[in-house]
Parts: sequence; structure tokens; C-alpha cells
Amino acid sequence: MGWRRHGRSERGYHHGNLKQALLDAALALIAEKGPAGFTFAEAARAAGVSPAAPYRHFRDRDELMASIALRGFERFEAALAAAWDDGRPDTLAALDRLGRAYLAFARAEPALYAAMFESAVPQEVDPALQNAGDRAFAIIRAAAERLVGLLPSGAARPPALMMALHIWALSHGIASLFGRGDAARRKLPMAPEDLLEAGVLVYLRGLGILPATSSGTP
Amino acid sequence: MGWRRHGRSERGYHHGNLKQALLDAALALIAEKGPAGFTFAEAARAAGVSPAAPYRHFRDRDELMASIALRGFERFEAALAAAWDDGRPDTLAALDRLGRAYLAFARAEPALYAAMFESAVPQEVDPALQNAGDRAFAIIRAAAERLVGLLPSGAARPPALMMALHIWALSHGIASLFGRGDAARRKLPMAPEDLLEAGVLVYLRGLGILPATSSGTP
DNA sequence: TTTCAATGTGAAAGGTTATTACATCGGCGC
DNA sequence: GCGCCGATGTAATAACCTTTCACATTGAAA
Repeated sequence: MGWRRHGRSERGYHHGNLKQALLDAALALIAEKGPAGFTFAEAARAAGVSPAAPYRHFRDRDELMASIALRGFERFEAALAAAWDDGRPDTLAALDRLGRAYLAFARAEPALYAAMFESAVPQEVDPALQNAGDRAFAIIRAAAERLVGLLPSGAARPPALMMALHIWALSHGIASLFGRGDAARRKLPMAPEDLLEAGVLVYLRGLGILPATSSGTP
Repeated sequence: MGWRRHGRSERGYHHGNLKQALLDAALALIAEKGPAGFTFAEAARAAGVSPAAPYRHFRDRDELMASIALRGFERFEAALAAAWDDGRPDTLAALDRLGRAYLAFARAEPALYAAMFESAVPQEVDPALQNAGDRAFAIIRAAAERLVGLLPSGAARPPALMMALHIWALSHGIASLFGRGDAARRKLPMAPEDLLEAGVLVYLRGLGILPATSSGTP
């Protein structure tokens, strides 16, 4: 369904695809200068329309940010779901992929990630946004459910939700503190991926899912 | 040295304490409307000076934000150090206090926390800021060193730095996702403090510092 | 007392958000 | 076909913010 003329040269009065063009422009600007240093007017300029045109598609700047965050959650869910692949070939291998996919997303799409987690857009306000976030989290939650199945019979049985929250928080913490691609944050003696993997392995040992003395895969 | 008249009513031309007043005003505004929705001009208005006056004390808006972040790291370090209390009466009790202090700070001082971790102020640019952040992290790092001392002799001996990073990332993740006080983020079936404590306990079990089958404190 | 560096003011340029009245266009019904 | 109308874009404008510059004021040093 790519039949629309894609913002080529000929463009009288009506743009034809402005909403999408604005989202794209905003995304590029946020990636370049952070979620704060992006302006509605500049996105309009990039799309080649007047500063008032965007208001036909978004109530205000915040609604555009919310749209970006929504798109971000959708892509995030897709990326996590692809990595998780329903736990194939085995839960632990898939979990490792999941963690790497989390960090890869934060690094590859800093604009989306920032819009999702660092912009002042309150999720509760927009049900669609809330929902998209929940669906993304559901992937992690599903992984946690599988982990519960790996618990030895004698062990304590913590709620899968709690495990999912721990993994999510650790991933987000690492992504947020060290994960940004370009200029980024503090220096680290190891790759964020390795830091996350090591942390999850210790956590899984603590749950009894991994044996006590083993050190991870060679 | 508090001999200056504290911005009382009589105030001709010179404020006498403008730098501090601007920091206070900015802090209040950020707490009220987030780090993005704070304006230099409004801080000036709150301090009762013209919009140009702040430029005598801060090169620009970003430098004021950096000042706030710096103050934040100093208070953060103090709060963490007080909670850690050099590991008294024992390492695990102090560690629990440390985690609670971390979340308490993020909740009680959302403006500072946001300025420290969510504003687009690059830490590397300002050595003083970098340094203050490092000193705060040093508290967590010191706690991790103590934890290493608790490792059973047979166990693997992970670097204290890595353990500190894990604890920091988990704490920051929880604070950032669920920890804000007022309007805040997503709903949680438990207090952030309990989530963090549970996560750290599992982690410590994974390291071999806590016994395998115990379930946390009643 | 004089002088000066620090500190605050007023005015102004340039950019941003958002609104409003108006212009243009594409598709729908006749 | 043709005209109408809602959707979409424009121009103009008001209000606000950031930053700069020349100038005013003041406390304190010389």
C-alpha cells in the first residue's frame, strides 16, 4: 500500500501525507537533539509546510510526542516479541536474546525510547498509550511465566509479575544509565549487554533456576 | 555565615542573594511542572528580578540546570552515605537502608532526581558534575565492596564494581519507572521499596551471600 | 572620597506555541 | 459534469521565552 506519491517535488497546497511526515521529522529531530530540543515549528519546516499546519493533525506538541511514544511502544513490542520468539529454542537462550533486544532498541532508537520513558507525557492520560506499554511489558511478563516453570519444585515460588518487574527495571536502568548510543552517559568497564546478562544470571541463580556454582556460558 | 539579609521586603536594586534564590525558585518550579516545563524567565519573576538578571549568575538555562544537578548529586551522596552509615550495624541491614534511601530521595526530590538523570545535561562536559556523580556512586560501590567480603570462600568472586552497577541500575530502574511521588508512573502491586528489596535479596542469593532456600524477612 | 567591578534594568531581536480568519483542494451527491 | 463542503494548508498575529547589549546602581576597595 505505498501508492501515495511520496512527498516528491510536485506538491501544491496539500501535502498528502503530512501527519506521517511530521512524525518522521520529529523522530529525526529528537534523535539528533534529544526530546527536549525538538520544536513543533522545526518539524513543520522539515516537512515543508507552514508552522500552523501541524495543528490540523495534532492538538499540540504533547499530542505529537504521545503519538511518537505510541509508535515506539508498538515497535518495542514487536522487537521484544521477535527476540523472545515464544521462548524458542529454550527459555534461557530466548531470555538472553530478549535482554539484548531491549538494549539494542534503546540504542538504535534513542528518540523513541526517550519519548516512551523520559518525556513528560503521562501514560495514564492516554489509554492507547497505556495499552501499548502494557502489551510491550507483556512480552517480559510472558518470559517470566516461563521462568517460573523452570523453578525447582522445592524452591520458593515468587510471583511471575514480580520477576518480570525486576528484569524490566534492571534492563531499563542499564539502558537509561549506560545504554544510549551516540554521546551517551557514563563510561563502563564492560558492554551494557554483558552487564545485563551477568545481572540476570545472578538473579536466576538466586531464584534457583540456575545452579549455584556454575559461572555462565563459556 | 548567614549574615546577609535574607531576601526580605526591603530590596533596592540589588537582590543580595539572587543566585541562591534562582536555584530555589527553579527547584520549586521543576518539582511542580517537570524539568521541561520550567523557564528561566519564570524563575526570575519568582525571585522578583528582571528576565535578564539571571544571566549575571548563569551563562544560560542549561548551566542553571547543571547547578541544580550538582546540588542534587551532593544531597544524594549525603543521603546515601547517611543511610549506608559505613555498613553499620551490619552490611545487610545497611544495604537495605541504602536501597530505601535511594528510592526515598527519588520520591522526595523529584526535581533534583530529574535534573540529575533525565535532563539533557551531559555529565562529561562539567567535571564538577561528573565528580559529584562519581562520589554518590562511590557509596554504592563501597557497599558492594563489603558484599564481596560476605561471599563464601568457595563462590565465584565477581568484581565489586559490577555488583555496584547491578544494584545501581536496579534501583534507578525502579525509581525511574515507579518511584515518582506525586502523579507518577505505572501502577504496581507492591511498594517500590519492597520490589527493590526483593530483587536485591534474590540477587544476593544468586551471589551466594544469602542461603538458597530462605524466603526474605517475614 | 573616588572609582570600579559586580549586579540589576530596559529594550530589543529572534524563535516558539497556539489561535483565528481565510484559501485551496478533493471527493460526494446531484 | 458541476457545485458544494469538509479537510487541509496559509497568513497574520498575540503572548511568551531566551539571549544580548547598553546603561544604571551600589557596595567596597584604594
